[in-house]
Amino acid sequence: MEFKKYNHLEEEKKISDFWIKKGCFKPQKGRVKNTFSIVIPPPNVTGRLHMGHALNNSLQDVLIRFNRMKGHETLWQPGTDHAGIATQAVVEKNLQQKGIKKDDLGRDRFIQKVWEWKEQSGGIILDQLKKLGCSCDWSRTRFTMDKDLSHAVIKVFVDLYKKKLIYKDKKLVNWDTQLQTAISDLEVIQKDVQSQLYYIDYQIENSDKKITIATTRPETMMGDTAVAVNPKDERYINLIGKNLIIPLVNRKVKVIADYYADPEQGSGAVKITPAHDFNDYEVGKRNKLELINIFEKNGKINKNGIKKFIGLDRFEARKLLVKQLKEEGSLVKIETINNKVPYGDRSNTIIEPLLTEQWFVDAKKLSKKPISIINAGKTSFFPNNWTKTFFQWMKNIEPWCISRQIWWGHRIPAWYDENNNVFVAENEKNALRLAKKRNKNKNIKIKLRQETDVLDTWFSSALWPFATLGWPTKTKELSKFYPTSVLVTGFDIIFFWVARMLMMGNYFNKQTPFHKIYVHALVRDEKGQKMSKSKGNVIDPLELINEFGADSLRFTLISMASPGRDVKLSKNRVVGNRNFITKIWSANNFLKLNNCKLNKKVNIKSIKLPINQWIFSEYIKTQNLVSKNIENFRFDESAKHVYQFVWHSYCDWYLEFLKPIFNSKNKAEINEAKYFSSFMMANILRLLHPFVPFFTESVWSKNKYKNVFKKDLISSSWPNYKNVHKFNKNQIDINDIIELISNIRSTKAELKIAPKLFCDVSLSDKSGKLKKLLNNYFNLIKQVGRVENFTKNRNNNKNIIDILVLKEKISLEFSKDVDLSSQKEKILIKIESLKKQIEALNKKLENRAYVKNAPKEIVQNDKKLVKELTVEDRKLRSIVSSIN
RNA sequence: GGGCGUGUAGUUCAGUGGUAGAACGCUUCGUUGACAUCGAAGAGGCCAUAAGUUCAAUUCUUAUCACGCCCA
Repeated sequence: MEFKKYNHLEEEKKISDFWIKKGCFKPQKGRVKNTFSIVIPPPNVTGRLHMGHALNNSLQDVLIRFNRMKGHETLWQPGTDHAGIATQAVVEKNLQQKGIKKDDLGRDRFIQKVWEWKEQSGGIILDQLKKLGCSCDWSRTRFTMDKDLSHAVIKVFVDLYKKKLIYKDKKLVNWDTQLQTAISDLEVIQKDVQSQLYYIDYQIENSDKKITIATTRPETMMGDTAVAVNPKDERYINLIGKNLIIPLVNRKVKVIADYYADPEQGSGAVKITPAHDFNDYEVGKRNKLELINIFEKNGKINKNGIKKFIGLDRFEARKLLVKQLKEEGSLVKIETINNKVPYGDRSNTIIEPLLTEQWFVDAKKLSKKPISIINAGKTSFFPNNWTKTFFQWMKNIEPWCISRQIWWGHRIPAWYDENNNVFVAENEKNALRLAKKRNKNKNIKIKLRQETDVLDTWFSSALWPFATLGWPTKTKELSKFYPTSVLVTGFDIIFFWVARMLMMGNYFNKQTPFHKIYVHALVRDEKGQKMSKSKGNVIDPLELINEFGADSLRFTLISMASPGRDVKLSKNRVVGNRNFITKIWSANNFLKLNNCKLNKKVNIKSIKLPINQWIFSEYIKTQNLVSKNIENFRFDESAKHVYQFVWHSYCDWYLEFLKPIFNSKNKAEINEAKYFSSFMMANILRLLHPFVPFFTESVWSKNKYKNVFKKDLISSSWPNYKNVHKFNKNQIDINDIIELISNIRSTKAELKIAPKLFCDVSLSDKSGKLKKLLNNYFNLIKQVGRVENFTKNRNNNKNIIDILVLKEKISLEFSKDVDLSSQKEKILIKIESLKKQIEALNKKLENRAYVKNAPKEIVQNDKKLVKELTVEDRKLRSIVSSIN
């Protein structure tokens, strides 16, 4: 009989459609009272599925499917993020290819274009998640720019403004000269680079003396308003208060005393540019220095710079300035140093600290509640060590700059009158009302203009867990599914996203947004390198899905998700797990071939066949381990146990043991074997479903298990069988038989006897358990162990070898002579190692302190072991002496 | 500089205060009616180094070395 191969492409499509059409992903009143919910980390609407997503969402789906099967009312809330800067860039680029500039279109028409793009090609990633098998309630898909969510954003902004937790301020911010917007400090990456350190002489006024300062950014000299020295630095004490003349710029600046100047660094004197450096800004504040901004928003020198330099790009200006300093003789020397330079994570250009008016969130105040929540354990991290990282950041938090000078995003609900008075309100009407109130004149005509800035994308993401459930409306979803059960996310967005959700969630709701935070690591390539396009080591999950199936990829990622470790993925791993699925497929074909079917519910207690009792007991062990490990987020361990059971217990041994039964004439046994093997297959599918959903549902349907379990697999219950005590004895017997057969097989291999050759067995020890086993299970042992006869008396031929099995001596007799010399060698090695073991144990037992202090069981066990090893040793010696 | 983490089989990783495990890879043998995307058997480890605690340390503590990440 030829069987078809499992066609993952066809089946996965079919099953996916089936689930969605039937509404299997929607929350359904469960068998138990509890609810279980997860909000998806919303991928960028511009995003494409990468390995990180694949891991992140596979793990979430395991939790969701597991809990759904456990009978909880389960919601996995999906959606996408509008990703302000990234999306704007994509659409801008598309327009540019058609020769259209964003500014020609104007704000409204440009935003229109972004929406058009979003409708057409945004959110492709959601379809890719469906391919991965994610059982999100897709009918509830949300987008951060949706009406409802925008409403939530506005409400949050207005409320926080009223509470003075949002404010406008003129401050030094991280300015991206390419994107021409402010960005938050988290979006700045400090990169290690080689820089030139320029030593420049500043002339002291009315003196021929000079002070040398060092800088990596000489062009900022144009904005210097002081030179600082340490008040304790003897070299400079008498210069404090004197004027210096900035070379080329020819402006006078004072020498000031400030502890910021480090006498150990460079010359000990440091130029101060308060408008272009965060540290200098603080020095400036302390010393009431003037701020001179020398840059346009695009990073070119403005009219505050040296005349000749106006309009030059900052790096051009640097070059020219250095050249002229050299010519003038003010440049002392240039050193090459390693230092850190801030880059924008989106634009990858050097970030310029720039003095601008921006909107800020008072993060310090909002951080208080999350800190106490985590301290109280109402929300906890897994692995726990992330708590420390979280606190470290949270306790040193800076004001969060939330305004962005771009078009795509939530426009800040603030309006200005002609005098630049600001009014924050839900809409223009309310803003107008506020404006009139301020003027104490209801009839006055006021023209308002709305703030042009939009909000940082993370501002709306921070509301994701409750805004997607309908907040501020008190929906039944909100009361049912908030707080959510778990958040599954990568460590790289703990600050960006998790911390901010905790701030907003705890501020606007009485409860924390999630009870548990599961933090997974990065997916790297097989050598442990970060995947990146430039390195060319990116593995595309969609390619793997096409080639091996989503199930194989999922199983691989899940089984490699050890806490606190990066996933080092290679294609070979996926191949291995594809083989695992094929293995089950072929096992199922074996059942079909033997007409194994499940027609009605199984009364487990009535099961008589020892192998059935055995496999069932092994199954229960596995079921318990899998459940426990999923509950403890040990996905790797749960996958390992189920793999081990299916392949090695069910396929390698159980199915082999079935064969002699099918070949027998005992109709009752054959019948039980047929339906029970199929029953166990159904249970394997149940256990594997959270890991490999498509394949299991597909086989479930092909095998018509629904007829018995009354449910599709996805909606069926999670297995929760209890141990049947009367099975224990037979379970032990089967394990002993496995031991016996394994020993026979090894012996044959060592003697270079073909495995398929049969042998006879005889026993010298006629009272042990081997005798019982051979009598009771001879049919199994005969076929699986390839034993021809069980004879009473051992001959003394040259074709006989004695081995120890279960500490009993058993003789194997072959149809041809065997060479025992190699075997003798082997036993002698074994005897030697036994001797060492026994000696070590005896030494231990002679140690009084040990016998006194160690737990009784341990000592007892050692004593027992010595006895057993001694018997084994004696028997092996007798075997050796019988070999000439 | 501060913080966190990791060093266990060729590789990727589990694990444990009292005989060291898995997967993949490797070696040998093998197409017997589920499966060669397979089966059987096997080789392979001073558990990074050093000191300490303990009757006992791969496991706990400390230091060192190596590697990685985050923050400044």
